[in-house]
Amino acid sequence: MLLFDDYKKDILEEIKKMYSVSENDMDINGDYGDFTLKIFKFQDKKEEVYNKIRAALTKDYIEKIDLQGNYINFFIRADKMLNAVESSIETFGMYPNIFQDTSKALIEHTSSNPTGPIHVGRIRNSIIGDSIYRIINRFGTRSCTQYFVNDSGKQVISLYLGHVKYHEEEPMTVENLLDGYQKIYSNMEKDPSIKKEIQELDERYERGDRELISNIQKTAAIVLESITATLEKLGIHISTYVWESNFILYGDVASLINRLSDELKLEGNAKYLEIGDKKIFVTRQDGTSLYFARDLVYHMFKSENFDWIIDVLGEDHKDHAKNLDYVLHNYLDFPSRINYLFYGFVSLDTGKMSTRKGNIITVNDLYEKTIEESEKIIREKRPDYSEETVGQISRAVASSSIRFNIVKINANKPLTFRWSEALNFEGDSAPYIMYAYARACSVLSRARNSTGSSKEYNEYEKNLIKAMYLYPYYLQNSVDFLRADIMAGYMLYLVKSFNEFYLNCPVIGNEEEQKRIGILKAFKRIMEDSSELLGIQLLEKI
RNA sequence: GGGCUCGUGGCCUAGUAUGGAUAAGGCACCGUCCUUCUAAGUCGGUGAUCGUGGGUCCAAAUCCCACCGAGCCCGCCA
Repeated sequence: MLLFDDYKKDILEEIKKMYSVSENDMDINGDYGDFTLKIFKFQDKKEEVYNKIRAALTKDYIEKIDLQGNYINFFIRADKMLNAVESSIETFGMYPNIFQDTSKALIEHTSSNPTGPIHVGRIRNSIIGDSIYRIINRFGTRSCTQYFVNDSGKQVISLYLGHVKYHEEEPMTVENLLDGYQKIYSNMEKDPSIKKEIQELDERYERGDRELISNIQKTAAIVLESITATLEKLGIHISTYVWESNFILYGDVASLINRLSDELKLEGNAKYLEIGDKKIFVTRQDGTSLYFARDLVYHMFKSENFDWIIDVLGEDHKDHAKNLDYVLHNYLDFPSRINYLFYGFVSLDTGKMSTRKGNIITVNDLYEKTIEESEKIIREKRPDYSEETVGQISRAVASSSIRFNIVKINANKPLTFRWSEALNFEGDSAPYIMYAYARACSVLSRARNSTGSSKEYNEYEKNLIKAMYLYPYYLQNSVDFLRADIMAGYMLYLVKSFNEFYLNCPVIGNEEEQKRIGILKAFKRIMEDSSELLGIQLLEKI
């Protein structure tokens, strides 16, 4: 829960004593006032409403109240807003402060099959998941992230078999494994024996063949390690990993299927649940379990330790999640709150991506190319920077840019990856944000000990103060709707306010220096706070 | 065929949950501003029948219906 001087709520409380209003009747981002109340639906005449409200609201933080058409605009004193921000930062080290929630949240994200390098489609999952994790943590709900490692089923078996068949004498590198995996799928049509081999291995696997399981785990682990290394480049660290095979090995899948036995129907020997008019199979004819069953087990496992479960899933999982949710709540007394966060697919302007077909842009490639582009620009713009500084900035720019370009788009929109946009460091981009921070730091580093404490704020100062003050409202919205893109939009708004301030309000040597230094200090802190939520790495020099 | 999602200037996006003030940003293009703190910036300009057609309403990008277009799902794959 966020703690701050919530003027909006305070004003609404006063109005509620006279009229029936809800949160939604008041906006925070109107062009006409700081807070805007819509009075279309009010019974009384608008002049009467206006007079009544104006008479009742004697708050010291209100500068003025205007009636314009069917809106009442509230103007808040800049010094009060700045003070709300500054005093919170001074006392608690942050604005807004938080009340730590007792419940715990678990965000499952990525969970890519470890059958190849992570590409620009899959990374949308990781970036959204990691940002939501950071946002929820900042909100005051202790949370961690988890990767469900698919080390059972036909895909990883194919990965293993690909190595045995095509690269047995060679070392188990990611490249060899991926090549073998792709060969399995391309040769399968010509050679039906491959399918049979996979099925035999699957049966051995499900019977608990320890050696086979261990070999497949080793194979998956190599690919998983490379995925993890890629994620770390983007500042994405996953707290825990859960291996799917363990649920089979230790009998959890079997006991869950047993628990569901009253609901299960048979088609031959295959078991299924009937949901609506659909059959959801949990075991195959040969008795081996299916992903749906293992995912049920996994969710029950998650609920043992967490009160709030969030799954970040591709939109192709919508039906799966719907069915899963149904079974969890109707047959298994699922105890936790659960949210499914879906995201649309990422395509290339040349078409769809497929790991099996090999037409992907890997995140490693994207990262390297973004670093190169960034280095080129820095050498051009800042010829005096050392190679070490250039490298350091470029890594921060690459990681931040990749994240920001993906997180700023609403998750349920489809996304087309374009190099021209990925490598553009102007406009709505991470460098735009990083640059503003560096400018603020540069001014602050030149600050002298100055005096004078004006309480008058011009429009640029006030706009920046207001943008900072409003941070908790955007943070709250991000949490309520589990939307990291709201935070991205907020940062662009905050930075735009700063740039206008910077251009129009000289600081060093100005008679307003002390006051403006105060504004900049608060800005610096809010920037650090909000950037952290999206994994944007701020640097004092860029 | 059935279900879900998306459709906003040449291109990308915000606004849709909760209908309400001139539809807000960015890219590209044209022009402005560095002897004040980082021009990866600022300001101004060109450019939108908000997919199409109906409906509800004092009021529709937003709600309802139909249609068109794109994506995803409709496995004893995950």
